[in-house]
Amino acid sequence: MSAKTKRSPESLVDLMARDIQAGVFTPGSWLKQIDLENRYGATRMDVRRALDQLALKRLVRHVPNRGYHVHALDDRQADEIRDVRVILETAAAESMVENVGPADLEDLRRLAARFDELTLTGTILEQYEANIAFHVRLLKLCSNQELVNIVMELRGRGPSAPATQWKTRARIEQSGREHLLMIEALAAHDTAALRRVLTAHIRQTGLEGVASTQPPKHKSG
Amino acid sequence: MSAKTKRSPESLVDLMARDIQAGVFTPGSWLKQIDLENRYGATRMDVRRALDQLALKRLVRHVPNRGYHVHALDDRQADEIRDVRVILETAAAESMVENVGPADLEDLRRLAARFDELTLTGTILEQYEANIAFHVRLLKLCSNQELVNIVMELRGRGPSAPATQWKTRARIEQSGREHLLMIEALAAHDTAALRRVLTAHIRQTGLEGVASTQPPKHKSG
DNA sequence: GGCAAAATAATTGGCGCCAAAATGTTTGCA
DNA sequence: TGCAAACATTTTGGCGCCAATTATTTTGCC
Repeated sequence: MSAKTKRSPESLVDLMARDIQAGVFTPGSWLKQIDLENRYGATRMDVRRALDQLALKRLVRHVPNRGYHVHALDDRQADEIRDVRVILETAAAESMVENVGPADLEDLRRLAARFDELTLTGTILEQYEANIAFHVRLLKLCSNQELVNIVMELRGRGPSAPATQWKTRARIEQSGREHLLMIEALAAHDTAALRRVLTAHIRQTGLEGVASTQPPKHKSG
Repeated sequence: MSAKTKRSPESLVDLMARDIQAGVFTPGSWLKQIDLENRYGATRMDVRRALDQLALKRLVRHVPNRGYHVHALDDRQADEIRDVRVILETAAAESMVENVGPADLEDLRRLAARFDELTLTGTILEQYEANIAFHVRLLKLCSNQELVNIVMELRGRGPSAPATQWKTRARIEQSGREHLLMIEALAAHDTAALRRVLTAHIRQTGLEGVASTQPPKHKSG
């Protein structure tokens, strides 16, 4: 591979996290340090550091004297993380509705339009990035910055890999429609509606049967 | 100091995190690697690893070529983290009430009693541990394990250092009473009451004026 | 005596090497 | 031919040294 891309070691974790998310490494596969060195043009020490940090983030798992392998979370964990996201993002909805302004709506409409555009013309990765951009902008409306950080982290940890997230074109288009519904709810300052859409969007279920005010139930017990 | 205490390098992060929480290192002070080596009887590499992980956890901050210093979070961040804890723990309340059984109540009563006992006879650190033990046991009632993990992590990051947490004996005794109120609410399967107590307990405000059902407001804007 | 600049000391941080452990392969034996 | 043991290869992981950078003290000059 290209010998030296000279990346800032700080962002190597993020880079690897993205690649794991993007499905470059299949879940369960072992991450050999040599390969990572070559792929990212990093030193062995940087790779080890990044691996450790990713293990702390639960994205990879460390087995002493065996190495690191990407952590494939089971259905239960995936459900649980989704539920936590629903809890946090619906809790943030109130703050979002309070803080939203015309400029925010403008931005969001632009980002939603871009996502829809890429539904037709873009690659899966571009769609993924556009979706992230929309949601980051949306989350920034929340005044609680720590909450935003935690949600972003969960988003990275959950089963939001593009490969598994949007299985069908219909699902992608549905996501696009839900983005618009969120903007509508924000514009109308309708917290309950926003919560409903967010819940459906995160759970990727239809909008029917989603209670608006009460916190989400936990499936697994 | 004692040359080799031979700790498992895995837990060094937790150990240091605890010490930071316990106020062994004053906020803002620089953590010299040599001192840490001696104090924990660890190798330089282990210290560096732990430092990096703590930086990722936002417990310490890294300044290149200057070192690491313990990160004193400002009031705003402290408030925000508290708010997130309120959101998550009140959301967990429903699941807790659903899952609680007689054996759980028994355990909780025992742990609460132990906390009260240490109010009189124990050191601050013992009180801290007993408190943690109670809350871990309480959280374990929640079926969502990921939620539990996140709350535990937040608990470690938030301003829950014993030094700042229980300023007065009156405050400690109040905490003990609140523990009992939680158990009562659990026994009565009263989700709303549990939420109320949890909110007051985390915020360390009185029980008056705490809404039971609606999510917490965010102070900082 | 006070300030600036140079020399010294202390600390961080990067890099590479080699031992320990595990995996895969070949060989030997029943 | 199937199984087991020994060998070879690969991979991880620990340790130490030294360069780069920063803090501190000393020295020299005005």
